Amino acid sequence: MDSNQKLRKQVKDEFMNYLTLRKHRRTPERFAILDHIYSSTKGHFDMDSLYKSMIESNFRVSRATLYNTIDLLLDCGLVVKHQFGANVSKYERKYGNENHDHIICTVCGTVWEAKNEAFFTSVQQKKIKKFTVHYYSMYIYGICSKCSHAKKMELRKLKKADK
Amino acid sequence: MDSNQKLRKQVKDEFMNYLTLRKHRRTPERFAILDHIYSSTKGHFDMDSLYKSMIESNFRVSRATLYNTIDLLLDCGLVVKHQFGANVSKYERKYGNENHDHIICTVCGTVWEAKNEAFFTSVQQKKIKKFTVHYYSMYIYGICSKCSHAKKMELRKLKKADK
DNA sequence: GTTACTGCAAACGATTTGCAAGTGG
DNA sequence: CCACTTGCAAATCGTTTGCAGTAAC
Repeated sequence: MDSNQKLRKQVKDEFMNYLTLRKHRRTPERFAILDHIYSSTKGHFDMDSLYKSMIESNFRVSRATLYNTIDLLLDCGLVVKHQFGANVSKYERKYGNENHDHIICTVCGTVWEAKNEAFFTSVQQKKIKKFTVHYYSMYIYGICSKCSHAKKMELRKLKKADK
Repeated sequence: MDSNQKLRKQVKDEFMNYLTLRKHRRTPERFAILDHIYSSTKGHFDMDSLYKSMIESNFRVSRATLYNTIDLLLDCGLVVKHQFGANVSKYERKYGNENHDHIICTVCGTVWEAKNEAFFTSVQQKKIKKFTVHYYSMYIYGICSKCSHAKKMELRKLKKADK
């Protein structure tokens, strides 16, 4: 079994646990979408290309279901979302990609990816191979104490209901 | 003259130069919008609140003009844009604010600001005062060589036309 | 005078929603 | 079976656009 197959199984199991714990249904669509993301995407992808790609592989889904499922995948941390502009959302699998920075041209909107640390240090020098840096922003995603607490309570209730 | 008045004059001059050089018209709306941003906003703001705030100060502008002008301000670097979600664009004046990171709760969407370096180091430890970090992304904005070259050509043409 | 800019209202497009039909538990 | 999901089409909402009137130069 190659490493990608192993990863696909791992994330499937994780999604399974997540759905079971939260009492969400384990529908074929949900697993197909996750598997499609982990087997046929490498870097960034958007909803439209994911939709077309799944249709092309002869898996019928609606866009509504895609959006619904992506929300679950974001919530359980298997997929990460990037917002590059008002109408430019890109997604990315969380595992199996190296962590990277995003270099964005504010004129044409092109996004490049660069290895974290290497770029971060050279940014300080304000100029890296033909790209003129104007500013940079760090976005740190996670869960605040309020939501973390609410989640914990919710989960406790669910587990209790199991007896 | 206090430091904010000084800053307002500085950015006005810079905008003036930018508009003149590019042969864009120096309309009262454009200067009013810039001045409003530099005098009545501190941290993040969005277009809707900017619009309402300007109307409240008895300055009539249309949303179309606001968007048009913000594009110019972004282009000349006097304003910076943050995209926190598909429908959450926030803007911020470039000068007169300390540089900061953005801490975003993926559940409720709240955004906190934190001083750059202090947070960056504590992020590595994966947990900062009651906020659980899941991942972080660095976005580096600037101009790629292609657009930079195109801009330079454009500018050269404009200057030449002046004789 | 020309031409770019403004304001208005209508258009846009990615995402969300309401509802009927389908299906997991 | 019942409630959750799905698929479809219509609705949403921030942003953009077309057009007629206005003002910068």
